[in-house]
Amino acid sequence: MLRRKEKTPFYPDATPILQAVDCIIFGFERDEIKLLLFKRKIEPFKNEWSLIGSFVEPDEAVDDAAVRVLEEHTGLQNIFMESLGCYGEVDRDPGARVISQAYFALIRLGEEETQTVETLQARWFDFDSIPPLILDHNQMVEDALEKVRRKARYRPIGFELLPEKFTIPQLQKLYEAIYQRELDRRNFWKKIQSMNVLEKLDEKDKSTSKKGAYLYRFVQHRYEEMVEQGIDFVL
Amino acid sequence: MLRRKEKTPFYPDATPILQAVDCIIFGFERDEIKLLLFKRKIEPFKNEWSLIGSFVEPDEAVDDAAVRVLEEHTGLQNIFMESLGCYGEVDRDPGARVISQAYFALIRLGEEETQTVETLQARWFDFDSIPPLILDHNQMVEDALEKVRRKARYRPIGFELLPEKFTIPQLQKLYEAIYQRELDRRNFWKKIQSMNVLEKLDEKDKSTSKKGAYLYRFVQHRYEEMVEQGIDFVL
DNA sequence: CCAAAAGTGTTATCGCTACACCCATGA
DNA sequence: TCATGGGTGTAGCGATAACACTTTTGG
Repeated sequence: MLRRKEKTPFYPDATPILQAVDCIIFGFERDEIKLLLFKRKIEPFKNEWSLIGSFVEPDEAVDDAAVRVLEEHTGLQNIFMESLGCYGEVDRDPGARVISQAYFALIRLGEEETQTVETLQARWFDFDSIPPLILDHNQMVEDALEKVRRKARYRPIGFELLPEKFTIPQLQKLYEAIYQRELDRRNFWKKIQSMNVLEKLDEKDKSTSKKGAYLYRFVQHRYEEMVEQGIDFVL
Repeated sequence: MLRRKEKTPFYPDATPILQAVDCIIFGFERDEIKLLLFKRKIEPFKNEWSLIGSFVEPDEAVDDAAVRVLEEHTGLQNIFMESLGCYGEVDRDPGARVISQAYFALIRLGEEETQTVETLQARWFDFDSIPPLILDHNQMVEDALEKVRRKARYRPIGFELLPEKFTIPQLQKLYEAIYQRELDRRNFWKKIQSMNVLEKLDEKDKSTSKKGAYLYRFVQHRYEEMVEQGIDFVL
């Protein structure tokens, strides 16, 4: 393992650069996709709105740094997270030359999470009221949202934003929020049923209608079987 | 501008890390997609097969480093290049802790390029004969190929691999190489014609048949008009 | 004149879209 | 009983896939 400031015989002419990770955190609540932002704790730009981030430690993989950052700031583990891309302009951070690797995470919002996370210096924002962020973080958010929109159509990442048990109308609301347009109830139903990736439960959710809607669960292995059969997931 | 080893008042506790870029270079020749590899010039692993790469300079954007690397090794400019992703495991390079940002590039292969590039320590490889590469470079190549395959279907990146003037059968051969399956001549024809992104020239290429095939040119602005009209590019 | 690749049209099928109707139930 | 959201079926249309025929020309 390499230690800080230890010299190695190789690459003597190369200059090390500060490496950061930043994490774009999406949630879904009351038919809206939300973004979790934090008040920055260090200078420069202390107390301004920002994504969460951290520098990559010398003995830590970049992916691991992203996971660590998310856990440190939200207490959440086993969250869906994926690389978004590298932000490497020379002057992007006036504090120093910093290269940032951006990640986006999708969080299931229950009542607890909403509370917990907002305890200190953090807040969920609707997309039409995102404040100016530090550095190139607004750009990162825009890029992340576009990536989620494109990806949700062909990969079952939407389920990461819903609680484990959800109703079909809830799922539809989510996709309507992602695509920013209304979908036809019946066609959506047929589509999702035809893929056979949901398990119907015996419970009903009566919070939004008198009749009540059946709860479902996403079944990962059914999705994998579907892919193996060469059937495409498209929603 | 920041200089090497210059101290800044911010982020005193963070440890800088070496940042590299590596470039996966694809070409297309005689109905095959090829990969350009180089003999590594520095230790460790000197003289083994490798992607081209370089460390990112402190006053250089990461994207710019990728462009520089490509030009330094091939002499080519204005090449299609896109970010692939970050490779950031701690022990990926035994020479030092190095984080690499991978890029893939698509090159038009004419006779000149084939010659020029092969002058020193470089060679085009078919995919069934790629040698073991240093570090995680085999993984990068695999990831890049998958990304190109997925992307080619919805974006007109295939044209980057063809000479400026090409025939429809040539284009089809390219897509067959990308997708690894045969396509129907007539359906391919209809599809590409219906999108109206090609300009038919008065010349014919007689190298592959007695009858000869008309040459075409990809017209960028027609593609953009198509996108504006909400029509999808799909091949 | 024939082999071999280029160029074009026609039909069947599948998936998506649009739309209409019944169900369950709390107020 | 009625208003509201849940659950299901069907007909039309457009895109794709499968497939057959004509054209050109060097040998």
